[in-house]
Amino acid sequence: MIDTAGLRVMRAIAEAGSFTAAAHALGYSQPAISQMVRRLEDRTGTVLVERVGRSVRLTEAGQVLARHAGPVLAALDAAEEEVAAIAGLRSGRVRLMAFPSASATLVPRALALVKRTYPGVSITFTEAEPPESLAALRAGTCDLAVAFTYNGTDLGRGEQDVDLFEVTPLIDDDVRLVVPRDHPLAEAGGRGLVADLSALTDETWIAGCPRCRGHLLQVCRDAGFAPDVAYETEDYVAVMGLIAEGLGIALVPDLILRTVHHPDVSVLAVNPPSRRRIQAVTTPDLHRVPAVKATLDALLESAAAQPRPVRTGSTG
Amino acid sequence: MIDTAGLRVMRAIAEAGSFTAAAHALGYSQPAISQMVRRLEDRTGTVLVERVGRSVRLTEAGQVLARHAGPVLAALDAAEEEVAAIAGLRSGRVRLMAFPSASATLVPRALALVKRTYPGVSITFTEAEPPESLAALRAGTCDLAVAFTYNGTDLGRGEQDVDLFEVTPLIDDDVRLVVPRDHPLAEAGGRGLVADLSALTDETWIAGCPRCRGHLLQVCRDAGFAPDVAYETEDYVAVMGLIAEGLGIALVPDLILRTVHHPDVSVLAVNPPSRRRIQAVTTPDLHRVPAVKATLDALLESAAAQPRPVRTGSTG
DNA sequence: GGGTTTCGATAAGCGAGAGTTATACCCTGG
DNA sequence: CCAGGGTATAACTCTCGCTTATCGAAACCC
Repeated sequence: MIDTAGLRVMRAIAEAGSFTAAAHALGYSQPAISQMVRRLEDRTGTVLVERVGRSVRLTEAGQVLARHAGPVLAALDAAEEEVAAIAGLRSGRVRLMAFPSASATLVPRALALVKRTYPGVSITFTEAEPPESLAALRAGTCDLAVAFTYNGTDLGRGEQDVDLFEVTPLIDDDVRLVVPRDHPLAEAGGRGLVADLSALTDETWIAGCPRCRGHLLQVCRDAGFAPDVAYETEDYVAVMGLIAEGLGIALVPDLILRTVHHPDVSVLAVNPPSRRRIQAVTTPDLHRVPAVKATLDALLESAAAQPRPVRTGSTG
Repeated sequence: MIDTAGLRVMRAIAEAGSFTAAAHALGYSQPAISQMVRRLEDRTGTVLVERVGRSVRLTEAGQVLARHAGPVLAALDAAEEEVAAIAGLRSGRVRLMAFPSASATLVPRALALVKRTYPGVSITFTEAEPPESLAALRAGTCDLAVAFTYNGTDLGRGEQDVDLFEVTPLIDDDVRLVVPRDHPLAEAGGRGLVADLSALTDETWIAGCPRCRGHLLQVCRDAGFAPDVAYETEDYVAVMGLIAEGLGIALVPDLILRTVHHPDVSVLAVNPPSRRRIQAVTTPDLHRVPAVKATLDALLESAAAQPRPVRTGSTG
C-alpha cells in the first residue's frame, strides 16, 4: 500500500516545506510530487497535506508518515549497505571444506591471502574428505570444497555432478611409489627411478584413505593383479613409518610428500603414470558470490605458488 | 534501490522455501517471483538465491535481506495502521477553537458527542474570539473554529476568506435588547415586546466584546444615531448586573441569554431585527479529515438540539 | 529405470502506473 | 497592481512489471 517512494516523498515534503523544494531534493519534477501525494491520499483515504496558500503543511496523518519515514528508510538503507558490503567484499562468509592433505599448505596460504586482501571476509574451514564435502555442498552447509579425483574417476557421486557443480582444477598431483630405503627397487639406481606397477605383484601394500585405497585397487587391476593390502591408515606419517620399517610399500600423492618426510624411505615414479587432480568445487550460483569467488581465486593463486614436485629418490 | 516489494518477496521465499510457494503466498505468478529475484540480484550485484535442484536456498546476502524484511515491513505496517486509525476515526486529534459564549453548551455537547461516538478521537479545545481563531486556522495551529458573523459583515479578515475557508452555518442567533426590569420599555407590556432601535437614542449602553461593540455601533448608525457607550466588558454576567442596576442597556445575543440569567432584567426583541450567524470554519483540506469532519458533524447535531430561543420578557 | 510430476527459467505481450512538459490558477509580497 | 513563486491539471509517453505459454531439468514413484 505504502512503498518506500511514498515515505521518501513525505519526508522530503516535511523537510523542504513545499512540493517544489521536495521535488528538487528528490530529483523529481513538481507535478510528480503533486501526483504522488494525491495517490498516497487516495490509497490511505486521508488528507495528508494541507494546501495553504503558497505553502503546504502536513496534516496529522501526513506527519505520521513523515515521522515513520526516518526509521523505516534507515533500516532499509542498513539492509542495502549490508548487502553492498557482501557484494563489495567488505563483508561475507565462506564455508570452506578441504580434504586433510590439502590443508597442509594449499589452503592455509589461500586463507592468508584472502585475509590480507579482504579483511572483512571471514572463512570457516572444515576438514572433510571429498564425498562429505560435496554432500555438504549439496546440503547448503558448505560454499566451496577442495576435492580431488583420480584420473578418470568422478568426484564421487555420479556423472551428473559435472553439470551440477562448478569445478576448477587447482593442481595435478602425481602419485608416487614409496618404498623402504633398502628396497631392491630403490637400490637399483640413484635418482629418477621409475617403477613398473606390473613388477610389484608380490609386494605388501599400505593403503591410505578409502578413496586412495580404491585408486590403489584400480591401478593394480589395470596392471593385472590384486594387491595385498595389509595396512590401512589415513595418517600418512604412520604410512611412512610403516614403510620405513619394511612392512610394506604404498602409493602416496606427491603433495603429501612435500610435507611428510622420512629419512628411511625412497620415492619412485610409477609406470604407468598415475595422478590425482585437486580441484575446487562449488555451485554455479555460489561461484558468483564475491567472497566465494575471491576464495577460489586465492586457492588458484596458492596452487600456482606451490613448489615443484619432489624429486624421486630418498626423502628427508 | 530495494523497495518493499523486494523485501516482501525475499521474506516469502525464505519462509516458503520455493519460488512457487512464495508466489502463491503473495498472490503472484511464479515467473513474477523469478523475475523479481533476478532484478534484485541485478540491482544489488550479488547472488541472493541459490538454485539447487528443485528447491532454492538463500545465500548469505539473501538471508540478510530476508532478515531485515521483518522489522522494516513491521514498521511500515505500523505506519499504515496509524494512518488507517486516523482515517477510521479510531484515532486522531482535532484542535478546536471557539468564542466564549459558544463554549457554554454548543461546544461541550459536541465534544461529548464525539467522545461517545469515537473514543479514540481527542479534541483539544481553546477559547478564542473569531479573529484569533481564524488566524490560528491560517497558521495551522487550529483545525476547526467556531466563529460568528453579524449580518452582512465578514468573518473578520476580508472577503477572500469566503474562498479560502470552508464555512458551515450552525445557528442563527437573534440579538436581543436587555433592559432593567423597571425600564419603561419593559413595563409597556408583558410578553412579546419589541423595541424600536430608533427609540433608544438617549439610552446609556453597555458593550460586550469588541466585535459586539462594533455591531452595536453599526446598527445604531443604521438607526441614525451614535450610542452612548458607557461600559465595556466581555463578561456577560457583569453586563446583566450592570443592566439590573439601571446603569445602562445592552444588545445581547440570544445564545448568551440561555445560560446567563438575571431576575431584574427584561429581554425585548429588536426592530429592525438583528442577528449573528454562528458558524464552523475550517479549510477545504481539513474538512476532509475524518476527525475534523466528525467534530463538525457533532457541532451541527449539537446546534440542532439547542433549545428554542428564550422568550422575550423577564428572564430568570 | 523410465515415466510423471513439479519447479525454475525464459520469451512474448500487454496494461497500468508514474514521470515529463505545458499551462492555468492562485496566493503573496513589493 | 504587478511580478514571482507555488500548486493543480491535462495530455502524452514510456518503462517497468505482471501474465500466459512453453521449455528444460530434477526428483519422486511405481
